[in-house]
Formats: sequence, structure tokens, C-alpha cells
Amino acid sequence: MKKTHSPAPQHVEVASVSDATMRRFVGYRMKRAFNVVQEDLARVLKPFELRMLTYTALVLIVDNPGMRQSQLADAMDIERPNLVVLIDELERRELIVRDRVPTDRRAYALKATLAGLRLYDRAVAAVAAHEARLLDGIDQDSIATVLAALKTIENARQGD
Amino acid sequence: MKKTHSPAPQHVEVASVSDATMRRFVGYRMKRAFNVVQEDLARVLKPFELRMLTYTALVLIVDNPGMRQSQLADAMDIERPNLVVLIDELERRELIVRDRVPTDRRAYALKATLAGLRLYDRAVAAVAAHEARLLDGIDQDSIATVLAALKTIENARQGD
DNA sequence: TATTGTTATACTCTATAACTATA
DNA sequence: TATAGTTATAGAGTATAACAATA
Repeated sequence: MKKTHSPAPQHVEVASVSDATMRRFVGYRMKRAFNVVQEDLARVLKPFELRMLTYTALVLIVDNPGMRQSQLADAMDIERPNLVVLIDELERRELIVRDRVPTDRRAYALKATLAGLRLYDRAVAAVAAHEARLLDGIDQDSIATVLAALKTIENARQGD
Repeated sequence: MKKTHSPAPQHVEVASVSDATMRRFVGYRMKRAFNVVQEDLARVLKPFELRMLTYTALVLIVDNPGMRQSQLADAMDIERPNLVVLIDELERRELIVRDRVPTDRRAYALKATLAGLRLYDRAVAAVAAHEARLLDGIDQDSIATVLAALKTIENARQGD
């Protein structure tokens, strides 16, 4: 069903493009929304010289001091090799440290430094403000519904 | 706040990781859910030798015969240069054609071939079934709420 | 001048295999 | 033998500048 009278689009979009099939294509809708979130988040994190991945790693380490890299990779849903460079970067900036685990000398216990904690405080506040702005038009019940649905989708992951 | 008694996690996860801060980090939750959707979609599209991007392009072209590449890039939320290789790929496989537009010889009118239409039919059906499976645990009202919320987020895009 | 499609290029994120040092 | 972290590498996806042809 094509829109013949485009009802004042919020942002520039191809008014004549039919999305009859796409409208219910959840992957497509999620991607478009996630693009906006990601793009906007990148802008918010830029002053802190953080990207979504480094921010996520920092937050998880601050909230879970002593966690291992493999646990962090799992929590971030990325492969271990890809985590290494992220941790390298955070360590080089002296935001976190890799402490040896005495009981298992293969592993590292990740901990935030004081500088890491300070950056965490500022960045978390900025991101919270950013997301509040992004979700401005959506009521709390709907947000709860969305988060629950996202969690359900996560758990619906097929055979790993 | 750390969970001391992990409540039977559906899939393998680091039980001891606190997500107090992350739980309300919408970008993170969206990313994890989108990862699952994307990963699962890739598996569904593989038999058709399509990826999410080529599938999306094909669907939009079938639904909007004659559309221009710049319109398609806009609809897909990607840059024009990145669309070129996707169109090349679909054209090489003879699923679509680039027709010259007589009134504007700079532009191409994109159209699906018969083979493209046939692949479209099969792929759309497979994706619909796939998404139905993925959204199985979520009621229709919630799905509508989620789609509306995703649309709101899309439109909340900051200064382009 | 501006726009359509294009080329070239670089950067980020992701995925896999294979290595090392420990367990 | 298995696991934690690492290296190397290749593949996607994305973003920007600059160009030719056309408007």
C-alpha cells in the first residue's frame, strides 16, 4: 500500500518507496533503529574517545571487577580474539589493568583504574542522558515491553 | 547488584556478570538481540545465496519497480557507493536489471527479472517463517509496540 | 552548479585457525 | 587433553573524497 499523501515526514525519506513487505520485516526495522542508536551513541562517546565496544567493555569491567577476558567476551557477544585489541586499547590508555590471577596463571583479572572509574562515571551519565533523549517519545510501559521482547529474541537464538 | 543465585539461564551466559548498568543500556540490548536476528537470518538466507543486504535490496526493488539507486540507498540507510557492489552482484546473478531512464540519462531504473521475482517469492516466505519462529514467545500487542518504538527511535535521529 | 552513479580507499567489526603457556 | 589469551588474517559492512556523465 503506497502512501499517496506523505504526512510530513520527520526526516528525509523516499516518500514513494513502498514498505508493504518491509513493514513487518523485523530484522530490517531493527537494523534501521539500531543504526540510529549506534550513530548517535558514537557521537555521544566521541568526546570521551570511546566507541560502543570500548564503552561496553569499560562498563562491564567496572561493574564486575576481576572478571576474565573470556567472561567479558561472552558478555559482549564477541569472539575472544576480537576482545584482545579492545583490552589493549583500554590498558594503553590506563583505564584498566590486566592483573594476573594467582590461582590460574593463564587468566587475567580485569580491573578499572581510578582514571577508568572517573571516565566511567562521566560516560555513563552522558549515555543515560542520550538514551533518555532517544526514548523521549516512548512511555515507560512500552520501553519495558521492548526490553522484554529484545531479551526474548536474544534467548531465541538457534543452535549455537 | 550481583545475582547470587543464577535463575536457570536459557542459554549459556556468564552467570556472575552483573548487568545492573547494562540492563537499561538500550543500545547494548538492541545490539545483542539484533546479533541474534542477523545471525539467524543469515542462516535462513544462505540457501538462496542472499545476505541481509542483498535480500533487502531485492525486496525493495521487487516492491518498487523502477526505483533509482539513490532512492534504494536511502531506503536501505546505506551510502550510495556501498550500494553499487550490491546491485552489481544482483545484476550479475540476473535477478535484477539496470534500465536506463530516458528522461534522466544519469539514472538507472532498477527492476527485478523473472528469476528475481521467483527468488523473492521463496526468500520472503522463508524469512516470514523465520521471523514468526523468532517472535514466537511474544504476543501480537507487544510486537506492535516494539515496531512502533523502533519507528520512533528511527525518527529521533539527530542532526543528519 | 548540482546530482547520479562510480572508483578508490580506509576504518571498524567480525570470524576462524593456529599458536603459547598454563591447567 | 583442554582452556585462557594471543597472533595473524580474511571477510563483511560502512564512510568519505573525488571523478565522469548528465541535468
